[in-house]
Amino acid sequence: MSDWKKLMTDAEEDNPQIAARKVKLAALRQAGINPYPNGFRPAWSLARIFHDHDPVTDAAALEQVHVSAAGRVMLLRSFGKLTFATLQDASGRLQIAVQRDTVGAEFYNEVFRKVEVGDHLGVEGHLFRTRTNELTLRATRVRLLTKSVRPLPEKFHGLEDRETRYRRRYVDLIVNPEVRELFRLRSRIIRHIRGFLEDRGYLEVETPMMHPIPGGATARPFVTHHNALGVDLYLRVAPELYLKRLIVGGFERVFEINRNFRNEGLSVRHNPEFTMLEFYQAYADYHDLMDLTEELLAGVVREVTGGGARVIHQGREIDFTPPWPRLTLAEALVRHAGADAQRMTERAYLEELLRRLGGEPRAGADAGALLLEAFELGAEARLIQPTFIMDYPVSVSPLSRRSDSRPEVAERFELFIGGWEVANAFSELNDPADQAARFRGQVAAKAAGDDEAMHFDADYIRALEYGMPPTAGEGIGIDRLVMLLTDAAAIRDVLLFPQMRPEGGE
RNA sequence: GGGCCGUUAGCUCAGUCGGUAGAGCAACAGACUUUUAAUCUGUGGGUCGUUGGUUCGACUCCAACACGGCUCACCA
Repeated sequence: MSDWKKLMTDAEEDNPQIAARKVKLAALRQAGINPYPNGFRPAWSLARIFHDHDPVTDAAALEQVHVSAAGRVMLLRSFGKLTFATLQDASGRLQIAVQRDTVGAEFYNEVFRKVEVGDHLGVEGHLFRTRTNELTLRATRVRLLTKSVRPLPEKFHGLEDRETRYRRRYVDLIVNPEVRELFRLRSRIIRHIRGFLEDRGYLEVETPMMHPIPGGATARPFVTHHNALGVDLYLRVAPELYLKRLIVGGFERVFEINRNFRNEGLSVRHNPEFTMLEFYQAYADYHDLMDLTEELLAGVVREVTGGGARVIHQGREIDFTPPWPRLTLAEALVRHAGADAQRMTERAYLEELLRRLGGEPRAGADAGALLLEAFELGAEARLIQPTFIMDYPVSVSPLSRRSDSRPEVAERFELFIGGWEVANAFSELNDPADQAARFRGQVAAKAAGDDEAMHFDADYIRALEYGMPPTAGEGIGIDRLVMLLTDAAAIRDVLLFPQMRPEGGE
């Protein structure tokens, strides 16, 4: 144990509330009560007890219902010889009543009176209604299932401190029901996406998280080391190149929902590890994927809203009813940033446009890079309703297929919703010679100081040389999608355990 | 990384002009057999994020640092 950890432990033991709970724990053990037994098996969830019996108005009928349940004590109201407690389990809450004369004076006084908010109980008994008509479980037997030695946050305000909520998500989940709901919804969203793709013949696969050569995205990777192999490995920045190897291998439709890792700053929309959906389909192009994306996301929104097409995100209504506008980069700049449609191919005009939008042309930036940067500054944030932006410059799309009619343009789109990039997709480059040339360009950029540029992946070129069928592929950032659908303002709100600086370090 | 804001009891928060800290809930002792954030009586609980500085005196003013929030930059 490190010194600071020991200090923290000592400090916790100084907390009189924890000390008082440990005294009770010790007293229970002294009385022969195991404070952490495993063996109680609740037959009912609290929500099921409520939903099955709350409509019942006949007191005699309720009294006939025998149930057992388990849960955490969230509220405790003691009247001496009678105690009401509110139990919470995964399904919900239910009030129980424990009477001294029912459970026995010795148990009531020596054991049950030591139960506190936070403890887990197993209860058996019958149902009744209180004078205020609340359906309540009258316990005939009570068993302590887990003693809690750490006090929960105050019952009314709960836990509001954002730092503590992120660092102790378990407490956040105990006391904040809307947080539990959000993460259940996140799970449903992912389940829906998985089902959608499986229904269309996509095979779910898992590809390496540790890459000898990081690839598939322009991003700084994390580096780690494998001792036995004696090599450095990179946590993946994208699964793309492995998924396309599987297309070469003959799986014509594959997808992966998993983590990517990028060694970049944290922000309200960035976590170093984040969840990405990538899917690839042979014999399709990026237009096919636009259709598929509309269908997929409109279906997810129906799942989330119970059949609707609209969600509210941060006070703005977003309508997912297809079809969604499909604009080229240049068209988006004309429409949203007042650019001159006649001059979008003039380099001098693009520099002027970029400056007008508050940017500064970078040394060595070609016309394509200028166009993209102008778009990001002038148009991206205004794309609130779902909008496909198409036809990116090849120079900023090193893995995309070229347009047959316009070789400087990539067959690529990004989907913007709420001002954020939510998806990135393209017809895949399957010409090994062109791909090798693009890699060489990336390597040159890296040598010139671009530490996000890609490496040359010789095995990927070798795979393409065997022949990858014409393919389209897409990545969708799951965290951002969940943010949009749950009205979350920060990525940390949709991650169970967001990355935080270590606490209490020296 | 820059800017702004925050950090006081287990939790949620007050704290005046610089004079060594308060409330509610929680805890502890007690009363109470139908409460709903139960109520009532009483009691205890603080390295005011950390370290320095200014001052007779610092929760308060100043600086540095730590952690967090918002925001800008980078990115998805």
